[in-house]
Amino acid sequence: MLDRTYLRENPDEVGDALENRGADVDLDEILEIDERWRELKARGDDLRHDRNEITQQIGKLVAEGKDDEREEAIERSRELKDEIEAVEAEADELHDELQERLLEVPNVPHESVPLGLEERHNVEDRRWGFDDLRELPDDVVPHYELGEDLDVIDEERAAKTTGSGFYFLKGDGARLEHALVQFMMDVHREQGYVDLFPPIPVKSASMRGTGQLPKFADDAYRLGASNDDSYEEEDLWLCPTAEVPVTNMYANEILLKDDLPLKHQAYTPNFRREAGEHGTETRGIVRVHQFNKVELVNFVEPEESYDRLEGLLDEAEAVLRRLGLPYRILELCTGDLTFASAKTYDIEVWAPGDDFEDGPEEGGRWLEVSSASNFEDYQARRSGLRYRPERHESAEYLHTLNASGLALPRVMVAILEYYQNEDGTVTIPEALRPYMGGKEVIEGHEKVGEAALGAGERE
RNA sequence: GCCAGGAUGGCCGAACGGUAAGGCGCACGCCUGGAAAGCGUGUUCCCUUUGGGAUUCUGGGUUCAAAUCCCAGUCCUGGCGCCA
Repeated sequence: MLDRTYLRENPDEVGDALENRGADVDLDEILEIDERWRELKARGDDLRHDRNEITQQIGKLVAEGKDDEREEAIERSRELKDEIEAVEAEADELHDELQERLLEVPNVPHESVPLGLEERHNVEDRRWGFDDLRELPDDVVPHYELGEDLDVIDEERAAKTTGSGFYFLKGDGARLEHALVQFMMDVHREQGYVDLFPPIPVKSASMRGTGQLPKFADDAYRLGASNDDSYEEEDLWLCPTAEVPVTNMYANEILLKDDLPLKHQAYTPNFRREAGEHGTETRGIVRVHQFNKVELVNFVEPEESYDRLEGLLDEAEAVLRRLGLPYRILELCTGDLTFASAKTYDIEVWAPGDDFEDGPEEGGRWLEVSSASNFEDYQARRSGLRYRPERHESAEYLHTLNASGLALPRVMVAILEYYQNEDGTVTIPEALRPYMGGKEVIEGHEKVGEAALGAGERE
């Protein structure tokens, strides 16, 4: 949420910034509501002042036994009560509306963010790992086929138990998932992160704090009610990203200066409805309704947040470097920023299995595995995250940042495709072998059931 | 799930219908050769800031007046029940 005072004092600047994002927000209307609210608030304050004085008099008159004067004062107080009620009811209504509107205003992009409304305006900063690529098979088999061949990914049966967009990992596939989680968390622990294992359902209030609500209710799984139903503060949603429980863990608290920078990492499953995404990337595990992710969340002092963003990006990248997976870094343009972000870098890993038009010259495609974002005080204001710069000073909003460190399925896609061998096996990246009992190659499993017989995969 | 008790500033804690004591911490000032002690001021939010308003977990209600009485909720503690 933007600071009301800032908005009031810099309407043009904010207006331009929102236009750069392609945001559809009527700022003038918001400012007008604010103006009207302040008028009513002032009037209400005056009326209350009058009433407070009279009430105090009544106390005295009661003590002094001046019955006539007391009755008169009580009568006047009653009148004031009605007036106050009327004025404040209107003021409250305006305030609620103001709040509601402000919750739908996205963050203002940082001045260093590239201008542009479309994906193609994103700026590629650099690439890593393309200078000495592994020797790949002539035809890299896409992960969804290879996963089925090796019987380590089973989408069909997950559709049976749960629905499309879910998948089973089996045998070495499941083992690889566990290994990746443990490996990533070890890497980040070395970087100074403290582990959290958060609750998976989260309240509406938490979802609002990080910016998922109110605008993006359709993306999340609602518990115990339809997404179209109106929701209360206490209603629960399935965690769409660990950013939500972890950032809101300290909601409405005042942290000490010494607590910062606060670095937490959390491994959780993430649930996303991906409404309206059918037909795009439906094959495989690139876009699914449930996936695991290790999330990095930072709380820092405002002056340090942009330095920390660079550090955070590097901390997330470290995972790919240690796995030896080639990737690139994108600086997102104003129009491609997520709702709450002031600046975002994307990390895209190289998956050579499917040739996409916008992939690199080497073929294959880019897969986003992390977004490192600085939210400045936007989430902090919504969630009530403050710290006290000096002991005697009043509390200030801190800055929040986060990045995936990293999203598991897409890393697995990259491993299955980039570490693929000519014979259809997959070499396990060296960094992961200690987490898989020293195993070096994924050779696959014998399939189960009569369908395997019919396909000639078992005798 | 049931019963009982509880929630007051950064922290502790009083007031139990008449408009939030006191202490601790922290900051600044006075005092001091310097420090401690002592004294003073400050230490939540909002507004049109020499001023005013709001704020005793949240939301309602009673009253001229609510931290205080009533109702509902959230969370905490204890007991009982249930339970991987």
